[in-house]
Amino acid sequence: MPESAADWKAALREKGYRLTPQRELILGAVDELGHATPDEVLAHVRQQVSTVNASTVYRTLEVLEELGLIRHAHLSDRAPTYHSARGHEHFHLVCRGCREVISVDAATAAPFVEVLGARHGFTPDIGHLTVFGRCRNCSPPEEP
Amino acid sequence: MPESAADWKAALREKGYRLTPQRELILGAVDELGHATPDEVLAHVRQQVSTVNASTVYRTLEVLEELGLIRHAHLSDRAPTYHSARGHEHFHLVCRGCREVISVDAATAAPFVEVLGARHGFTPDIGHLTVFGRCRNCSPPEEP
DNA sequence: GTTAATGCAAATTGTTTGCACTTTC
DNA sequence: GAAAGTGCAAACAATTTGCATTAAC
Repeated sequence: MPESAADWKAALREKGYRLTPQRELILGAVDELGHATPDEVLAHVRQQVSTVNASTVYRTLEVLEELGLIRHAHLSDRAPTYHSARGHEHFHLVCRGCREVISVDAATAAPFVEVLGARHGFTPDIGHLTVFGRCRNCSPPEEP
Repeated sequence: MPESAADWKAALREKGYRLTPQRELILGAVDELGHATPDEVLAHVRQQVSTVNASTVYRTLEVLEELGLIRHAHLSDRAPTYHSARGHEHFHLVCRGCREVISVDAATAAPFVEVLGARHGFTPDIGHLTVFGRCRNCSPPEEP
Protein backbone atom coordinates (compact mmCIF):
# COMPACT_ATOMS: atom_id res chain seq x y z
CA MET A 1 0.00 0.00 0.00
CA PRO A 2 1.10 3.58 -0.58
CA GLU A 3 3.57 4.75 2.03
CA SER A 4 3.12 8.20 3.44
CA ALA A 5 5.22 10.79 1.67
CA ALA A 6 7.32 11.05 4.79
CA ASP A 7 8.62 7.55 5.37
CA TRP A 8 9.22 5.96 2.03
CA LYS A 9 12.88 6.39 2.68
CA ALA A 10 12.58 4.17 5.71
CA ALA A 11 10.70 1.62 3.63
CA LEU A 12 13.61 1.56 1.22
CA ARG A 13 16.10 0.71 3.89
CA GLU A 14 13.92 -1.86 5.55
CA LYS A 15 14.17 -3.88 2.40
CA GLY A 16 17.91 -3.46 2.22
CA TYR A 17 17.74 -0.86 -0.53
CA ARG A 18 19.78 2.31 -0.49
CA LEU A 19 18.70 5.87 -0.84
CA THR A 20 20.31 7.48 -3.86
CA PRO A 21 19.76 10.85 -5.51
CA GLN A 22 18.63 9.07 -8.68
CA ARG A 23 15.87 7.30 -6.81
CA GLU A 24 14.64 10.52 -5.31
CA LEU A 25 14.71 12.26 -8.66
CA ILE A 26 12.89 9.46 -10.44
CA LEU A 27 10.17 9.25 -7.83
CA GLY A 28 9.80 13.01 -8.01
CA ALA A 29 9.55 12.88 -11.78
CA VAL A 30 6.75 10.31 -11.69
CA ASP A 31 4.86 12.43 -9.17
CA GLU A 32 5.22 15.55 -11.25
CA LEU A 33 4.50 14.05 -14.62
CA GLY A 34 1.28 12.26 -13.75
CA HIS A 35 1.42 9.44 -16.26
CA ALA A 36 4.83 9.01 -17.79
CA THR A 37 6.71 6.43 -19.81
CA PRO A 38 10.23 5.44 -18.75
CA ASP A 39 11.52 7.60 -21.56
CA GLU A 40 9.61 10.63 -20.38
CA VAL A 41 10.82 10.07 -16.86
CA LEU A 42 14.38 9.89 -18.13
CA ALA A 43 14.00 13.12 -20.09
CA HIS A 44 12.51 14.88 -17.08
CA VAL A 45 15.21 13.73 -14.70
CA ARG A 46 17.91 14.73 -17.13
CA GLN A 47 16.73 18.31 -17.02
CA GLN A 48 18.06 18.33 -13.50
CA VAL A 49 20.97 15.91 -13.63
CA SER A 50 22.42 15.07 -17.01
CA THR A 51 24.21 11.94 -15.94
CA VAL A 52 21.26 9.65 -15.43
CA ASN A 53 21.08 6.47 -17.45
CA ALA A 54 18.10 4.71 -19.01
CA SER A 55 18.92 1.45 -17.30
CA THR A 56 18.85 3.18 -13.95
CA VAL A 57 15.40 4.48 -14.73
CA TYR A 58 14.12 1.02 -15.57
CA ARG A 59 15.70 -0.52 -12.51
CA THR A 60 14.46 2.23 -10.25
CA LEU A 61 10.90 2.16 -11.53
CA GLU A 62 10.89 -1.53 -10.74
CA VAL A 63 12.07 -0.95 -7.21
CA LEU A 64 9.63 1.88 -6.59
CA GLU A 65 6.79 -0.24 -7.84
CA GLU A 66 7.81 -3.12 -5.63
CA LEU A 67 7.71 -0.74 -2.68
CA GLY A 68 4.20 0.27 -3.66
CA LEU A 69 5.13 3.89 -4.25
CA ILE A 70 4.23 3.89 -7.90
CA ARG A 71 2.17 1.76 -10.26
CA HIS A 72 2.14 1.19 -13.97
CA ALA A 73 -0.62 0.84 -16.54
CA HIS A 74 -0.68 0.29 -20.27
CA LEU A 75 -2.22 3.37 -21.77
CA SER A 76 -0.99 2.63 -25.26
CA ASP A 77 0.19 -0.36 -27.22
CA ARG A 78 3.67 1.02 -26.74
CA ALA A 79 5.51 1.75 -23.53
CA PRO A 80 3.86 1.46 -20.11
CA THR A 81 3.23 4.59 -18.08
CA TYR A 82 3.98 5.04 -14.41
CA HIS A 83 2.06 7.09 -11.90
CA SER A 84 2.13 7.74 -8.20
CA ALA A 85 0.39 5.19 -6.01
CA ARG A 86 -0.33 7.72 -3.28
CA GLY A 87 -3.82 9.04 -3.55
CA HIS A 88 -6.87 6.97 -4.35
CA GLU A 89 -6.60 3.77 -6.28
CA HIS A 90 -7.93 4.32 -9.75
CA PHE A 91 -8.08 2.78 -13.18
CA HIS A 92 -7.95 4.35 -16.62
CA LEU A 93 -10.19 4.90 -19.57
CA VAL A 94 -8.36 5.63 -22.79
CA CYS A 95 -10.12 7.09 -25.82
CA ARG A 96 -9.01 5.64 -29.13
CA GLY A 97 -10.18 8.75 -30.91
CA CYS A 98 -8.45 11.56 -29.06
CA ARG A 99 -6.13 9.60 -26.75
CA GLU A 100 -7.67 11.29 -23.74
CA VAL A 101 -7.05 9.49 -20.46
CA ILE A 102 -9.75 9.53 -17.80
CA SER A 103 -8.92 8.38 -14.29
CA VAL A 104 -11.78 6.64 -12.52
CA ASP A 105 -11.96 5.81 -8.85
CA ALA A 106 -11.62 2.10 -8.13
CA ALA A 107 -14.94 2.15 -6.28
CA THR A 108 -16.71 2.50 -9.61
CA ALA A 109 -15.59 -0.99 -10.49
CA ALA A 110 -16.65 -2.55 -7.19
CA PRO A 111 -19.74 -4.32 -8.57
CA PHE A 112 -17.69 -5.62 -11.47
CA VAL A 113 -15.11 -6.92 -9.02
CA GLU A 114 -17.87 -8.68 -7.11
CA VAL A 115 -19.13 -10.48 -10.17
CA LEU A 116 -15.71 -11.68 -11.22
CA GLY A 117 -15.10 -12.94 -7.72
CA ALA A 118 -18.45 -14.69 -7.43
CA ARG A 119 -18.52 -16.26 -10.86
CA HIS A 120 -14.87 -16.98 -11.48
CA GLY A 121 -13.15 -16.85 -8.12
CA PHE A 122 -11.00 -14.13 -9.58
CA THR A 123 -9.60 -11.17 -7.66
CA PRO A 124 -8.85 -8.36 -10.11
CA ASP A 125 -6.13 -5.80 -9.74
CA ILE A 126 -8.23 -2.77 -10.55
CA GLY A 127 -5.35 -0.33 -10.21
CA HIS A 128 -3.72 -1.93 -13.21
CA LEU A 129 -6.81 -1.86 -15.37
CA THR A 130 -7.01 0.11 -18.58
CA VAL A 131 -10.22 0.23 -20.56
CA PHE A 132 -9.98 1.28 -24.19
CA GLY A 133 -12.92 2.75 -26.01
CA ARG A 134 -14.36 6.06 -27.10
CA CYS A 135 -15.12 9.16 -25.12
CA ARG A 136 -18.24 11.25 -25.47
CA ASN A 137 -16.77 13.45 -28.18
CA CYS A 138 -15.32 10.64 -30.22
CA SER A 139 -18.28 8.26 -30.14
CA PRO A 140 -18.49 7.65 -33.90
CA PRO A 141 -15.44 5.59 -34.86
CA GLU A 142 -12.75 7.56 -36.65
CA GLU A 143 -9.60 5.53 -35.96
CA PRO A 144 -9.24 1.75 -36.46
CA MET B 1 -18.47 -7.69 -36.87
CA PRO B 2 -17.28 -11.27 -37.29
CA GLU B 3 -17.83 -12.49 -40.81
CA SER B 4 -19.25 -15.95 -41.28
CA ALA B 5 -16.59 -18.57 -41.86
CA ALA B 6 -17.83 -18.88 -45.42
CA ASP B 7 -17.49 -15.40 -46.83
CA TRP B 8 -14.46 -13.80 -45.34
CA LYS B 9 -12.81 -14.25 -48.68
CA ALA B 10 -15.45 -12.07 -50.23
CA ALA B 11 -14.91 -9.49 -47.51
CA LEU B 12 -11.24 -9.41 -48.43
CA ARG B 13 -11.92 -8.59 -52.04
CA GLU B 14 -14.55 -6.02 -51.29
CA LYS B 15 -11.88 -3.98 -49.64
CA GLY B 16 -9.51 -4.43 -52.54
CA TYR B 17 -7.39 -7.00 -50.73
CA ARG B 18 -6.22 -10.20 -52.38
CA LEU B 19 -6.51 -13.75 -51.26
CA THR B 20 -3.14 -15.34 -50.71
CA PRO B 21 -2.13 -18.69 -49.24
CA GLN B 22 -0.27 -16.87 -46.48
CA ARG B 23 -3.41 -15.09 -45.39
CA GLU B 24 -5.34 -18.32 -45.28
CA LEU B 25 -2.60 -20.02 -43.30
CA ILE B 26 -2.28 -17.20 -40.81
CA LEU B 27 -6.01 -16.97 -40.21
CA GLY B 28 -6.07 -20.73 -39.76
CA ALA B 29 -3.20 -20.56 -37.30
CA VAL B 30 -4.96 -17.97 -35.15
CA ASP B 31 -8.09 -20.10 -35.12
CA GLU B 32 -6.20 -23.20 -34.14
CA LEU B 33 -3.95 -21.66 -31.54
CA GLY B 34 -6.61 -19.86 -29.53
CA HIS B 35 -4.51 -17.02 -28.15
CA ALA B 36 -1.25 -16.59 -29.97
CA THR B 37 1.48 -14.00 -30.29
CA PRO B 38 2.75 -13.05 -33.74
CA ASP B 39 5.79 -15.18 -33.05
CA GLU B 40 3.70 -18.21 -32.20
CA VAL B 41 1.62 -17.70 -35.30
CA LEU B 42 4.77 -17.55 -37.37
CA ALA B 43 6.11 -20.75 -35.86
CA HIS B 44 2.83 -22.53 -36.44
CA VAL B 45 2.54 -21.44 -40.05
CA ARG B 46 6.11 -22.44 -40.73
CA GLN B 47 5.32 -26.00 -39.81
CA GLN B 48 3.31 -26.08 -42.98
CA VAL B 49 5.15 -23.70 -45.27
CA SER B 50 8.70 -22.84 -44.38
CA THR B 51 8.94 -19.72 -46.49
CA VAL B 52 6.75 -17.41 -44.48
CA ASN B 53 8.23 -14.24 -43.14
CA ALA B 54 7.69 -12.41 -39.86
CA SER B 55 6.81 -9.18 -41.60
CA THR B 56 4.10 -10.93 -43.54
CA VAL B 57 2.65 -12.19 -40.29
CA TYR B 58 2.54 -8.70 -38.80
CA ARG B 59 1.05 -7.20 -41.93
CA THR B 60 -1.51 -9.96 -42.27
CA LEU B 61 -2.62 -9.84 -38.65
CA GLU B 62 -3.26 -6.16 -39.14
CA VAL B 63 -5.38 -6.78 -42.22
CA LEU B 64 -7.34 -9.60 -40.60
CA GLU B 65 -8.05 -7.45 -37.59
CA GLU B 66 -9.22 -4.59 -39.77
CA LEU B 67 -11.63 -6.99 -41.43
CA GLY B 68 -12.95 -7.98 -38.02
CA LEU B 69 -11.90 -11.60 -38.39
CA ILE B 70 -9.52 -11.55 -35.47
CA ARG B 71 -8.88 -9.40 -32.43
CA HIS B 72 -5.93 -8.79 -30.19
CA ALA B 73 -5.54 -8.41 -26.45
CA HIS B 74 -2.58 -7.83 -24.16
CA LEU B 75 -2.31 -10.90 -22.00
CA SER B 76 1.22 -10.15 -20.90
CA ASP B 77 3.48 -7.16 -20.67
CA ARG B 78 5.19 -8.58 -23.71
CA ALA B 79 3.73 -9.30 -27.11
CA PRO B 80 0.00 -9.03 -27.86
CA THR B 81 -2.00 -12.16 -28.56
CA TYR B 82 -4.47 -12.64 -31.37
CA HIS B 83 -7.61 -14.70 -31.31
CA SER B 84 -10.53 -15.40 -33.59
CA ALA B 85 -13.33 -12.86 -33.53
CA ARG B 86 -15.92 -15.38 -34.58
CA GLY B 87 -17.84 -16.72 -31.63
CA HIS B 88 -19.01 -14.61 -28.73
CA GLU B 89 -17.32 -11.40 -27.82
CA HIS B 90 -15.35 -11.93 -24.67
CA PHE B 91 -12.71 -10.38 -22.49
CA HIS B 92 -9.87 -11.93 -20.53
CA LEU B 93 -8.85 -12.49 -16.94
CA VAL B 94 -5.17 -13.21 -16.50
CA CYS B 95 -3.80 -14.67 -13.28
CA ARG B 96 -0.50 -13.21 -12.18
CA GLY B 97 0.24 -16.31 -10.19
CA CYS B 98 -0.18 -19.14 -12.67
CA ARG B 99 -0.65 -17.17 -15.90
CA GLU B 100 -3.97 -18.86 -16.50
CA VAL B 101 -6.24 -17.05 -18.95
CA ILE B 102 -9.98 -17.11 -18.38
CA SER B 103 -12.30 -15.99 -21.16
CA VAL B 104 -15.43 -14.25 -19.92
CA ASP B 105 -18.48 -13.43 -21.99
CA ALA B 106 -18.86 -9.73 -22.68
CA ALA B 107 -22.34 -9.79 -21.14
CA THR B 108 -20.73 -10.14 -17.72
CA ALA B 109 -19.38 -6.66 -18.10
CA ALA B 110 -22.65 -5.11 -19.23
CA PRO B 111 -23.42 -3.34 -15.94
CA PHE B 112 -19.88 -2.03 -15.83
CA VAL B 113 -20.28 -0.72 -19.37
CA GLU B 114 -23.49 1.02 -18.30
CA VAL B 115 -21.80 2.81 -15.45
CA LEU B 116 -18.91 4.04 -17.55
CA GLY B 117 -21.35 5.30 -20.14
CA ALA B 118 -23.59 7.03 -17.64
CA ARG B 119 -20.90 8.59 -15.50
CA HIS B 120 -18.21 9.34 -18.04
CA GLY B 121 -19.88 9.22 -21.44
CA PHE B 122 -17.40 6.52 -22.28
CA THR B 123 -18.07 3.55 -24.57
CA PRO B 124 -15.65 0.75 -23.70
CA ASP B 125 -14.30 -1.80 -26.12
CA ILE B 126 -14.91 -4.83 -23.95
CA GLY B 127 -13.44 -7.29 -26.44
CA HIS B 128 -10.07 -5.66 -25.95
CA LEU B 129 -10.21 -5.73 -22.19
CA THR B 130 -7.75 -7.68 -20.10
CA VAL B 131 -8.10 -7.82 -16.34
CA PHE B 132 -5.04 -8.86 -14.35
CA GLY B 133 -5.36 -10.33 -10.91
CA ARG B 134 -5.35 -13.67 -9.11
CA CYS B 135 -7.36 -16.76 -9.73
CA ARG B 136 -8.94 -18.87 -7.00
CA ASN B 137 -5.90 -21.07 -6.58
CA CYS B 138 -3.40 -18.25 -6.50
CA SER B 139 -5.21 -15.88 -4.16
CA PRO B 140 -2.30 -15.31 -1.77
CA PRO B 141 0.33 -13.32 -3.68
CA GLU B 142 3.31 -15.34 -4.81
CA GLU B 143 4.67 -13.34 -7.73
CA PRO B 144 5.34 -9.58 -7.76
C1' DG C 1 35.38 -1.80 3.73
C1' DT C 2 31.24 -4.21 2.03
C1' DT C 3 27.74 -4.38 -0.85
C1' DA C 4 24.32 -2.19 -3.47
C1' DA C 5 23.64 1.00 -7.27
C1' DT C 6 25.06 3.32 -11.38
C1' DG C 7 26.81 4.13 -16.07
C1' DC C 8 28.07 2.38 -20.21
C1' DA C 9 28.08 -0.54 -24.08
C1' DA C 10 26.44 -4.48 -26.03
C1' DA C 11 22.83 -7.92 -26.53
C1' DT C 12 17.74 -9.02 -26.87
C1' DT C 13 13.11 -8.77 -28.22
C1' DG C 14 9.32 -7.25 -30.79
C1' DT C 15 8.06 -4.64 -34.67
C1' DT C 16 8.46 -1.69 -38.87
C1' DT C 17 10.21 -0.18 -43.32
C1' DG C 18 12.25 0.17 -48.10
C1' DC C 19 12.68 -2.19 -52.00
C1' DA C 20 13.20 -5.75 -55.64
C1' DC C 21 10.69 -9.75 -56.91
C1' DT C 22 6.46 -12.55 -57.17
C1' DT C 23 1.59 -13.33 -57.26
C1' DT C 24 -3.28 -12.36 -57.76
C1' DC C 25 -6.84 -10.56 -60.28
C1' DG D 1 0.19 -6.46 -67.13
C1' DA D 2 -1.12 -3.46 -63.26
C1' DA D 3 -1.38 -3.42 -58.49
C1' DA D 4 -1.13 -5.76 -54.31
C1' DG D 5 1.51 -8.89 -51.52
C1' DT D 6 5.78 -11.21 -50.09
C1' DG D 7 10.57 -12.05 -48.59
C1' DC D 8 14.62 -10.24 -47.18
C1' DA D 9 17.74 -7.32 -44.92
C1' DA D 10 18.26 -3.45 -42.49
C1' DA D 11 16.37 0.01 -39.28
C1' DC D 12 13.98 0.92 -34.97
C1' DA D 13 12.19 1.12 -30.32
C1' DA D 14 11.89 -0.48 -25.80
C1' DT D 15 14.10 -3.07 -22.53
C1' DT D 16 17.66 -6.08 -20.38
C1' DT D 17 22.21 -7.65 -19.14
C1' DG D 18 27.27 -8.04 -17.89
C1' DC D 19 30.67 -5.80 -15.89
C1' DA D 20 33.89 -2.32 -14.15
C1' DT D 21 33.40 1.82 -11.33
C1' DT D 22 31.23 4.61 -7.80
C1' DA D 23 28.79 5.70 -3.75
C1' DA D 24 25.77 4.48 0.43
C1' DC D 25 25.90 2.59 4.68
